[in-house]
Amino acid sequence: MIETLLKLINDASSKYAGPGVSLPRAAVTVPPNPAQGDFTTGIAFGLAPVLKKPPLEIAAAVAATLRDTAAGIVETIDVVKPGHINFLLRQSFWHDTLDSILEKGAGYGSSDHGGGHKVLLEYISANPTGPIHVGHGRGAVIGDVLARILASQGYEVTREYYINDAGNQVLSLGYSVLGDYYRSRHIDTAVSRPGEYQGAYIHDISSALETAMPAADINEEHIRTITEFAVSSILDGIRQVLGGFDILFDRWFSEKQLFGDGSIRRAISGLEARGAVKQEDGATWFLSTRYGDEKDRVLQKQTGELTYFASDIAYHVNKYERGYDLLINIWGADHHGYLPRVRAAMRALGYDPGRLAVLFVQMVRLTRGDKPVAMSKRAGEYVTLKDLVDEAGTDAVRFFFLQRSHESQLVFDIELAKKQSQENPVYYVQYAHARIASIFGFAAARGWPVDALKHRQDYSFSSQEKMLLSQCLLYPGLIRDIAARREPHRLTHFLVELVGILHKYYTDTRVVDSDADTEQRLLLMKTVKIVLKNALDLLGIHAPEKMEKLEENPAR
RNA sequence: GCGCCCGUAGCUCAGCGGAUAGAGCGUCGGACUUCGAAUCCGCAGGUCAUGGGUUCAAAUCCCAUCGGGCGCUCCA
Repeated sequence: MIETLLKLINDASSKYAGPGVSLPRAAVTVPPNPAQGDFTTGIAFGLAPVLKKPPLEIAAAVAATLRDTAAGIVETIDVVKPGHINFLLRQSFWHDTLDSILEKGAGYGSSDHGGGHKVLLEYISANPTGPIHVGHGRGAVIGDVLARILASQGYEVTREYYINDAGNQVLSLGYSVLGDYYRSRHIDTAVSRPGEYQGAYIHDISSALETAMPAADINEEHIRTITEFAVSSILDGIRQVLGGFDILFDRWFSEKQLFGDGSIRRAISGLEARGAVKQEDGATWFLSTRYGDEKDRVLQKQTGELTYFASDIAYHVNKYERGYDLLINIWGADHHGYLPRVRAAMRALGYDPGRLAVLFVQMVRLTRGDKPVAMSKRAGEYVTLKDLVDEAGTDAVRFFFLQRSHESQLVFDIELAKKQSQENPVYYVQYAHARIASIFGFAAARGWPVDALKHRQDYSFSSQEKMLLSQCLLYPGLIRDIAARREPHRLTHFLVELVGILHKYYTDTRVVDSDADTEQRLLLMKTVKIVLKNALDLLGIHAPEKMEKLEENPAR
């Protein structure tokens, strides 16, 4: 639909520019004031620097062509002030869009632009040393929604969680559990190293320890087994919380596997083969400065231990070798300094670093009212994702995280999230969906079943109705753009805008009335409902047929 | 000191070259005998951190400065 208009604009401008001139891509938007038209394009502004002519002159010429070529779609074309070209579209155009959306239904907004390209999306990957907290939750939601959006655009998406189950952190977890076990049973036995982790979850694991292994084996000699037990019970918890949050993975990739199958050794010798490795101070270094990093990095320590970096190189090699067209990592912003060395390693090994994209998700700061919430993982005093979801509900938490750009820090006031649960923007959007459902119920009782509505082409859409349709019309392009630019937060803003128009329309216009146009208004509601549902699905947020009171529906 | 991100309404944040800068929350005031008022309408609130520059056009791009967060481990 909109493509037709875009193509006409492109053709008209290339005709004006002449052959061989590279054109800016045409785009249309809704003008700020409905009186200015249904759509507007700024193509003349893009052409101006290329052709070295004033935008107004270009706009006039392009518009003149369009008045001819686009006559079938366009009612009037205006050229305004600095160089905007505004369109008022024919009623037939709006009827076509309505038909087209109704016909596509749940598929409206999907496309095959991804062309089946394989994308590996790795996100969260929180260390299995404790429950995941709200910061991970933010990355989880962004990753999940991006995965859904990419899949809707015809990409073949694999979702992956990388488990750091091999290093010192995890061993420290084991010691923490063992220490707690001794302490809670008043067993006075020295342990060679203190664990760093505290909190109720440590105690829960140590309590469960006896059911998992004989008491006689619970000692430092079996620290590996204890650690494995701790890791797997934490992972179970993480899986459960994420599952309840509707976040699922295709694969959980174990770091330990890379040690076991020799991948790390292979990665290091690969670097050696390219002369990118040196021995110094008893350690093995990757000469990453040669590949754009600011300093060289250790692969194997003096102690003989491999660094996390070494296994991460192997992990990324593994990803490349699995044949993905694009690797997307979602990392916490505190890891941004880490990217240059990973890129350097990939470059050194001959992999295209351009295929690796990293989204850095900025931090979430928690407050309760004005008071900041102290977050200390080691002390075990932090708000988990589970706590937050239990308090605010999955829909609200997802929506909240997706209202902000991933590269902006965000303050999450827990008090507010609880207190305003009724006014939370997510309910604003969901209410619109429920409201349309409710209208349908009412209409059906009056003899207008939604499935038997007949579209009448001579109906004349009002200005507000065209605004609803134009929002709906822009939806597929938006999704494609979000996929390309990886900005999932734009979808919530789109919904708020669409729903704002709808609510206003509802108060201004009686949908189910005695006049003959009731059926046409109901069809319009049906198309809006389709778009709402499709968008909410991509966000992983419920599209309710009926709003329920929060009190009756606690802890979703 | 170096690097990344951010500085927009009282608060939390969208907008990131183009038409009078927006939303939610918060203040205040209106609108339910009719499709759900979890809604709508109105008022108030801005030197878009500051100073330069590029451009026909800058909140948006470039440079500098100031302020905030996060990194700069043979930690993960």
